[in-house]
Amino acid sequence: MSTITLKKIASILELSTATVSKALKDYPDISEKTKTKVKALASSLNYTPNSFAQSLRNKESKIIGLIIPTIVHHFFSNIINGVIDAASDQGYLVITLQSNESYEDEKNKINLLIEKNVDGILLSLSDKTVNYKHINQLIDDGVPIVLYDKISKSVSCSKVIIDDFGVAFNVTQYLIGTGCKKIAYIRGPLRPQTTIDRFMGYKKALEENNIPFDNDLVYISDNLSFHDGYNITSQVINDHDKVDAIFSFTDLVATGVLVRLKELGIAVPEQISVMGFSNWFLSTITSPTLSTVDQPGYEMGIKAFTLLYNELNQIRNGEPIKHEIVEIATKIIPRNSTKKI
Amino acid sequence: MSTITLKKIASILELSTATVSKALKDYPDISEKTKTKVKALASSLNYTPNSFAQSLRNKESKIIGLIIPTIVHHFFSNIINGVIDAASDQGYLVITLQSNESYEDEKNKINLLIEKNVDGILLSLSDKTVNYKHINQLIDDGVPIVLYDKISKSVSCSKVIIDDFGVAFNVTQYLIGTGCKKIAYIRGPLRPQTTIDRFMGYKKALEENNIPFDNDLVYISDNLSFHDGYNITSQVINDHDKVDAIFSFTDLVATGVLVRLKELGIAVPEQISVMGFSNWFLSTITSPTLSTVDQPGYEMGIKAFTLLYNELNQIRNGEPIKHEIVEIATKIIPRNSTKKI
DNA sequence: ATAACTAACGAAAACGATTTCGGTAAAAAT
DNA sequence: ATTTTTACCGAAATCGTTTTCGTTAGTTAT
Repeated sequence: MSTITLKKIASILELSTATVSKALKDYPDISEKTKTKVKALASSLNYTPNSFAQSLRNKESKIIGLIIPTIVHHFFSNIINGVIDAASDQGYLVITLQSNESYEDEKNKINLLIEKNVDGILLSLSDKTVNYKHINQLIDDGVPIVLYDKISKSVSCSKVIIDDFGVAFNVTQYLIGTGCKKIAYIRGPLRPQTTIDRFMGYKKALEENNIPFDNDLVYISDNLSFHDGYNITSQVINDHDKVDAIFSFTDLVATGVLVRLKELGIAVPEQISVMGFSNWFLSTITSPTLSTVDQPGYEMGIKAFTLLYNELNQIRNGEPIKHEIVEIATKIIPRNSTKKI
Repeated sequence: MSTITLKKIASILELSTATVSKALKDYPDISEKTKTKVKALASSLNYTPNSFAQSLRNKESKIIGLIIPTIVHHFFSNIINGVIDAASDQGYLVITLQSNESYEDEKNKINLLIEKNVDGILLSLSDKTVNYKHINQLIDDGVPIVLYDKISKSVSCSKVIIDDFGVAFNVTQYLIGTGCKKIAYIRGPLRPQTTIDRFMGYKKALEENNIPFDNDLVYISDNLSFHDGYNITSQVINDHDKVDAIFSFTDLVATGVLVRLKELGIAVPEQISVMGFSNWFLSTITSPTLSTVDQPGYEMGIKAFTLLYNELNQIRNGEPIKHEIVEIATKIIPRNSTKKI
C-alpha cells in the first residue's frame, strides 16, 4: 500500500539513504555485507525507485515521443511496432501521437512531447508541413530528433529513409523489362519528398530507356485512397489508348486500380500491368495478387530509434552529435499483376 | 538554452518562487499586478514547468499505459487511435506497449508501466492469459485499470466490451433469415471470453430456430489468419455436403474463406454465404465484398479512456471507486457475400 | 489611538533519488 | 608510537514545483 522508498529501507536497516542508494547501484565504497543486506530487503519489499524523482535528478525520462501521420495505416503500424520494440530493448518507453497530416497538429503534438520532457522525438513530417521552423527550433534547443520516411532535405538531423528515387527507378525499369512501353504513373501529393523522389525515379527510368516522358500519363492522388485509384483508372482508360502499365504510389491506390480494371473487363496483367508500393497485407489477397515493393516499416522503426539512441548516448557522453542518414533496403515483390520477365 | 525555471523568473522579478508559482496558477492571495507581471515574463521567456518536478510533487504523471495484444491489426490500431485522441483531450499522454498475445509479455509490460508510474492502465488480455493474479495485484495496489475487448469475467474492474453473444446470435439469425440452414462456424481460440461468447451466440441462434447444433461444423482457428480461413475452408468442403454458409470469427479468416471458395469454383453467396466479423477495410475490397459486423475500435478506445479518466477523478476527489461495464453497439453490415433477405 | 482585519507575499518543508565531499574507524606502514 | 592508508558510511545539497503557514504592512472598525 504505502509506497516504499529509499528512506524507508534506510530506516529499517539503520543506514542512510545515501548508503542504501549506493548499495543498490553497486558503488565500490559500500561493503559486500551491507550490499547484500540492502538488496535482500529491497527485493523482499518489492522496492522500485520512484521514476519521477529519478527523472528530476537525472534530467532524463527514458521516454521518447513518436509522431505518426496516421496511426491506422499498415505501414505506420509497423513503424510503431519497430520503434516500441527497439525502445523497450534499451529501457525506453514510447509515447505515440498522431499528426493527422496536419501542420498545426504536428506543431502542437511536438509541444506536448516537449512539455513532458521526452528525451527525444521520432517524427514523420505531415504532408502539409512546408515550413520547418518548429523542427529547427527543436534542434537548436538541443532536443534529439530523427526524421523517418517523410523527411525534408532542408532540416539537418538524422534520418531514416528508403531510396525512393532508386526504387521507383528500378520498378519502372522492371516494368519496361516485362515489355511495357506506355506506363501511367499515379503519384502522391506534390510536396512531400518521397513523392517527388519516386516521381523522379520513374521519369529517369523512362529516359534511360528512350521512352519519351509524357506528363499526361502522370496523375495525382491527393489522399492516396482506394477510391482515388478507382477513379483515376477510369480517367487513364478514357484519356489514353494502349496504356500497358499503371504504376501507383501505394498499394491502396493500386487496389482501386485493380478493381476498376476488372470492372472494365481489362485483363491484368495481359493488357495492363499494375504495380503497387509498400507491400501491404492486402496486396496478397487481391485478384490478381498485386506486384509491389516491400517497404519495411518494422525495420525503419528499429533503425529510427537506434539513431535517436545513438544521439542520446553522444549527449550523455558529451561527445559531438553526429547526424546519420540511413537508407533502408527495399525490394520488388513480383506477383500476378505484372508480366513475368 | 539554459532551461528556465520558477526560480529564475523569481530572481528576475525579485519575487519568491512561491509567489511566482501561485501567480501562474491564479491563486487569490496574489495581486493582479504581480500576476500579470509574472505571466508576461513567463510567456516571453517561454517558460514551461518541469514535468518531472510536477509529477514528483503531485504524484501523478498524466501518462497512462495502453497494452495491445498486437499493434499491426486494423481493429487494434483503431483502439490506439481512440485512446490517444480521448486522452489528449484531457491532457493525458499514452505509452503504448504490445503483449504479443503472450502472458509473460503482458506481465512484464505491465511492470514497465508501473515502474514508470503511469496513472492508470488500459489492457486487453492476451489469448494466453488464464491467470489473473497480476491484474488483481494491480487492483489491490490501487492502480486504476480498465479492460477492453478481451476481458475476463473474473476480474473486478471497469470494462469496455461489445455484446459478443448478442452479435453472434444476430448474425446467425440473419444468415438463417436469408435461407441458410447448415452454417459452419470458424471460431477463435478456446479460452478468450470473446470467442466463447460469440460461439454461444451462434449456438443459441441455431437452437431458437430448431436447427440441431452439429459440433462437426465448428472449426477452430488458432491464429485467426488468412491461411487458417483458407485451409479450414478446404476441410469444411471436404467434410460436409450442402454447407450453405460459413460464419467466421474475423474478417481476415473470412477473406481466406472467400479466396479458397473461389478457387474451388463455389459461388458466393449463391452456394455458400460468407460472413466475417470486425469490418476491416479489406472486407470492402474482396470479391465479392464481405458481409461483416462493424466492431467500432475507435469508439471503444474513447470509451475505455473515459472510464479510466472517471476513476482517476474519483480517486483525486477521494470518492469511492465505481467500476463500470460499458457495452459498445455493433451492427451487421450486409454486403455481397451473403444473400439478400 | 488601539484593536482587529485584510491583502500580499515569502520561508521552508515536502516529493525521492543521487552524488559529492567529508569523516571516522580500523589496518598498514614507518 | 605515530603517521598514512584503506574501507565504509553519512550529511547535505540538488533537481524544480507545490503548498502550508507565517509575517508584515496597510485598512477598517471601535
